[in-house]
Amino acid sequence: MRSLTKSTSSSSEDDCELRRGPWTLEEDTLLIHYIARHGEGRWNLLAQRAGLRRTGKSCRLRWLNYLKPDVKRGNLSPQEQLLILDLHSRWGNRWSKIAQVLPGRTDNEIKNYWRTRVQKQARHLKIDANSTQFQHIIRSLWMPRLLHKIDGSTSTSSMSYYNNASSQPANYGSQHLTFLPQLPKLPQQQQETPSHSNPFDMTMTKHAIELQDQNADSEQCTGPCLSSTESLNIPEIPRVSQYPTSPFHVIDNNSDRTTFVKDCFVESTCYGMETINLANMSVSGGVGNSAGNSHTAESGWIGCDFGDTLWNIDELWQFRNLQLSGESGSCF
DNA sequence: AAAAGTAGCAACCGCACGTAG
DNA sequence: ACTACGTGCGGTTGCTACTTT
Repeated sequence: MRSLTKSTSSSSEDDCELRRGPWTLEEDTLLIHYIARHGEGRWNLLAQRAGLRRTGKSCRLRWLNYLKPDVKRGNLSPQEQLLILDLHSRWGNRWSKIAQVLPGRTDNEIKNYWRTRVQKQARHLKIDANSTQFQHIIRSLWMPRLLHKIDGSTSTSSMSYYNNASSQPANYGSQHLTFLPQLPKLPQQQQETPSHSNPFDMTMTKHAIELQDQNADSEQCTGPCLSSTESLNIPEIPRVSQYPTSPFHVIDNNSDRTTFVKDCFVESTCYGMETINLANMSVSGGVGNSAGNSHTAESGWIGCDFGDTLWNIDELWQFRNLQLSGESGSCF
């Protein structure tokens, strides 16, 4: 364990000695108490005055990522995961920027999530996590599944995510999720002209989310298929896709260029309206398997770590190969 | 039960940027 | 305009816990 950079015996050297490695309870207490009295800022000065033999950078990092009272611990909710996936496709590795949208989550945590969970899937598929192919998989498979989970929690547990997490009141009366923060205003060039009042509305309309009851009946489609035909207005969640270059956009409902994509698509309309049609998912055999299945990766299922759901690696491979073989036409 | 492998995460590092002097 | 300093960011490392063999 690298707890100290060096050990010295003289007091004068002790003064200059900087600790590294894991923080002790005593150091945490010192930092918390100092900031409680004097506030943040001037971290190098803060480190000295607080009696911490740490660099200012180290103190800042410890405070922001761990000690700050509003730092939220625990697994990322489906809503948060959805936001991360979406915002990453929009902003790239701008972790701090993404973290601003997720209250209580740090850029480090989001970065770790991306590297350990998302990139893991890309490695399994042997494709670049930043490739359009993988983005397409995320948008066509992963995000709909997260939406399904969100939708499921809406109908079953009344979207109680933040209620549970922070006791903040949530307004579910109109199916609006009030627990997510307002997205920061984008720079002018990034803002697109909304066709709806709220540019970040992600509305799945009753007719658009054509989830068949057959899906509910289908044992094979307990995964990504939305289970409800209710509208779900999520004002503060950014739309799943609004990028001109996103492959998400070019998947055409009426196109049969790719059989798989056709059966599992998310169609993005101009602005403010995200139309998600998972109607035929069960036809394609179900993108995911039921939570009850617990196959290993060797037997064809990858644990996809957003809860208790799994991906079917065979179909991911099919999806990937279709793209690589060009069957998806100009989609990519 | 032990060794090996893997995943998750806290912490560090180097660089870039902003600002005061 | 230049320099030094403080801060923020993204990438990387290394430790620990857990899982698999």
